[in-house]
Amino acid sequence: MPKYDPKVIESKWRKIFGEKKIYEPEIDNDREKFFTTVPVIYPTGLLHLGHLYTWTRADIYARFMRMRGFNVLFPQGFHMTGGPMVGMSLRLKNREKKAVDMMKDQGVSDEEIEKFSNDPIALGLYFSDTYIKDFDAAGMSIDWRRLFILSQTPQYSKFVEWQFNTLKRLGLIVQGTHPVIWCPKEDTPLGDHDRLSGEGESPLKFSVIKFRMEDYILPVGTLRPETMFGVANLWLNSRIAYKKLTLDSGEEWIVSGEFARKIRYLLKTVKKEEDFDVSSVMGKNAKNPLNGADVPVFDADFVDGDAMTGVVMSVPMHAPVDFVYANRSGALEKLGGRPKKIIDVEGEENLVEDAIKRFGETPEGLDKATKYVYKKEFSSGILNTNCGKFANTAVDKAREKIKDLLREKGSYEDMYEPSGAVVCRCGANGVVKLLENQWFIHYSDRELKEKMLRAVEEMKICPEEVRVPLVSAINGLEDKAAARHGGLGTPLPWDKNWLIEPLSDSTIYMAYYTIADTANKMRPEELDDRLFDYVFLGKKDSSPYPDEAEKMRKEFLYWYPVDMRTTAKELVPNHMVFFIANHVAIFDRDKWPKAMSINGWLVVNKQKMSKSKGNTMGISEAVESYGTDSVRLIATASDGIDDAEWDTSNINTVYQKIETLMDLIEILDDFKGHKKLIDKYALSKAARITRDATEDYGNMLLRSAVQRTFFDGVQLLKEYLELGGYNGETLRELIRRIVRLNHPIFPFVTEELNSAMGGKELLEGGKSWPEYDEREISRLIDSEVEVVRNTISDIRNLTKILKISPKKVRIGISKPENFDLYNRIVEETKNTRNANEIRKKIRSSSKLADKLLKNPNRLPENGLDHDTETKLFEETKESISRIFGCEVIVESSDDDKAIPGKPALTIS
RNA sequence: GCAGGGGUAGCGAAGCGGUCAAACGCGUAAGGCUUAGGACCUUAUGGCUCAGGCCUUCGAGGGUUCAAAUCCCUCCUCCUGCACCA
Repeated sequence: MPKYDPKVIESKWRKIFGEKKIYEPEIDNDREKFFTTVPVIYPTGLLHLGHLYTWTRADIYARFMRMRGFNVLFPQGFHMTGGPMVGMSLRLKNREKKAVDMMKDQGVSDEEIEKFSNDPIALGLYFSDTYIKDFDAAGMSIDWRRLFILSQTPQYSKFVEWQFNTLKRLGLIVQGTHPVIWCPKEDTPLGDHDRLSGEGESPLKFSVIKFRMEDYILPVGTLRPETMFGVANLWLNSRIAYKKLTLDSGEEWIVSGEFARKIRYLLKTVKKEEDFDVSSVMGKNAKNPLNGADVPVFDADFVDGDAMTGVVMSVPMHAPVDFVYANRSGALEKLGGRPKKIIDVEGEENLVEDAIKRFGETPEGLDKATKYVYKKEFSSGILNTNCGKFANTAVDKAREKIKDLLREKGSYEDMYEPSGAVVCRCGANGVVKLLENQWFIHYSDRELKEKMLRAVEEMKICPEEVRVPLVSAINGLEDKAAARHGGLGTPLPWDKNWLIEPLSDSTIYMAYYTIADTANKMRPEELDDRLFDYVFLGKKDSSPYPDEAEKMRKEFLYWYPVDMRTTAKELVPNHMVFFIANHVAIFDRDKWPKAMSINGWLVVNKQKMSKSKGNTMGISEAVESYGTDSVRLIATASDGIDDAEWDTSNINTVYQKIETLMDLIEILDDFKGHKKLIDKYALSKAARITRDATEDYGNMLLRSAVQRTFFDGVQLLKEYLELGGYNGETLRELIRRIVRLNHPIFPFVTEELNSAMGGKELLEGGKSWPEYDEREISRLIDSEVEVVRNTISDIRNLTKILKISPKKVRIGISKPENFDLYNRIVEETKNTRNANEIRKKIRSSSKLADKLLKNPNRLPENGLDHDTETKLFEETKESISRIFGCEVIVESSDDDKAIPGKPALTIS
């Protein structure tokens, strides 16, 4: 019968915590508040351990702060905005086998599946119910009174309307066109989840430059407008079909058949389309719109009708493909030799030719060469004197200037194509469509970005390494389309045809938590902009407000801002950025978020835990097998944003150590020894653990924290006993520390241990975090105990080598004057580690000095003490004698082998 | 393409200028305990030694320093993110 039975202990304390309503905090002006959140979650399937990782981390922090006396608020809501639930529902409706199986695997009945296939909300509500149970089972200290569901709780929808009206008032809502990957067959945006292939591809902007020839236009597609001065000729491919398009501007464009199809999605109206035979233009001249030069059109089979417009300009001196093809096809001869170079790169005379030599003329080699040349020229190229007024302009600058000039002349347009092939689930090839009249949040606003950067600067970020990607995400932030037509969501208040999109309605909802308990009980129509303006911004006019207004205002002022937001790393470049942006846009500076904590994923055999991979474990299953406290160990699986391996093998160790603690607590009263040096050591170590662990918890370094508090902590107990510690008071203090320091991670069993030790107050009740006194920490005693440990290990080695079982061990402590010398040398290493310099300083030529100075790098940072060392060995000699089963004599020694910190050993 | 982060023992993972052959965990081996297995406890686990010692290592190659896994440069190599999608 095991001593430690998690089930019994956990249900006991769960009940007590619930009765005390510890997780349902109210305003308390005598206590400092701490408000922590984790993002809302989509209930489209059962929760698994992978999810729990983030929440447990947040919960541990919440409990840590509670123990330190803070009034902690930890709410949780759900998200039903957007496509995921509608998508799942649709897949069930279509009886997609994978979707149906997934539901059945999760214990959903046929009847319910039928219901879900017509009602996505029912699906969401079904799973969100299981989430609440699972979060509770996993010991989350969540205040469920404040629960709400994004885009479903009508009161919350009023809040989102207020958010958008406020953004609009602030000038942060703009309207414009926006490119998206589009399915031409289904006439809908083609999100990553809807793609058969081409996940991650996005619209790529390219330049169209109009070369004129007779009455029509040859629209060249290019990514490098800066090479316009070096155009030798144009390439068309007589093997593919071309069309002549008459646009509503009256222009006639010659483009590939493929592009003729795609251009219609790019806001171009095609009035007339006819076949066009490009052989009629081969050899004729077109006009370079930048410098008016005549450039001939040549035939080239490498031109791909599917890439850009199907009209390509040839820049042989700056594009490997052009160079090779111009040579092979004899185009160079027709042109009368090599064209001029127009971009210089320092130290590169023949960049293109060298690149071709280096990578070869195979298609793959040319591809590499092209990338190489583009990169070189873009990063360090400068336009030369062949470029008229653009001479001496760096390529990146010249590119924009040339675009502007061409645009002025009416010879330039931006166009888009997918950055790679995209295929829709329906089988159609994706194109880029420009959406008109789309509503954007104006995240690219300069002032807004500056405020965001300021907010991030002041923000505590755990781990600190996330700051760099966060700042770069902010710098690269563009306007974000904030509304869409499909899925679930709150209608845009001023244009009800659009629904507010998920990432946009989930940016400041944490403010709503502060008032949720009150607001959720009100009628939605009471929650108008005027009320919210008062509650959140303090803007008040003289007309009457609902009775709840004052209460809500107080709640918001007390709880806000968010003190800690915990989430997984994939949300950093999107949600976290928008979260910050909307806060700094809408709220006063003292309401900006204070800290964020980012973690990786929980992985199994290096694979992310996910339902589709089938490598998940359900919460109730895990809790059933291991107990809540042990399952919570997942939160300590990794520090930083690296992925964390779910490893159950140390759960056994945890059980074992907990039982050790239980055993010791039972017999605490039997320890009646005096306090000795080893007591001083144990307390020093415990103080150090307390100090370091407090810092670890504060920085969300939970792996390190559990290492110190639990594994090192229990190890310390064993060490204390092994080295002859026998004082009940010390032991009690050590256990008291260990129990408290571990409570955030193991809230139930530590509460049990605390009460077993006679603790009357709940650890969970607050102000239970252990203090420590810096003066308790003694480096000297730590070092001297290490000397004892090393000596024991040396004795062991020696007996092994000598192959004897010792009868007598003499431990010869070095003489006091040697300690003086030793300490002087150690002191000197603070200035230098140069052996000769130290020798000069200490002016000693003793053998000991020689030995120590042989490698000054190996000297420790702090000194030793003769009396302490002697006394410690005297005190521990009984323990040593017990280990080796022999007599142990501690004496002073003249032997050269006796060095401070390394006594001479004589074994017989 | 742009941006960011890595490469340390059989594995996971600390260390981020000096007490470092490298914490801790897993794995492996031996011993103890046990009717047996498991669990647990002890010890060992880079190489060579065997009176407490020596040598070699932290992706590769250079450099800075009295001192580098740690700082700088080059190269190789592996991840991750890039927007309307949560």
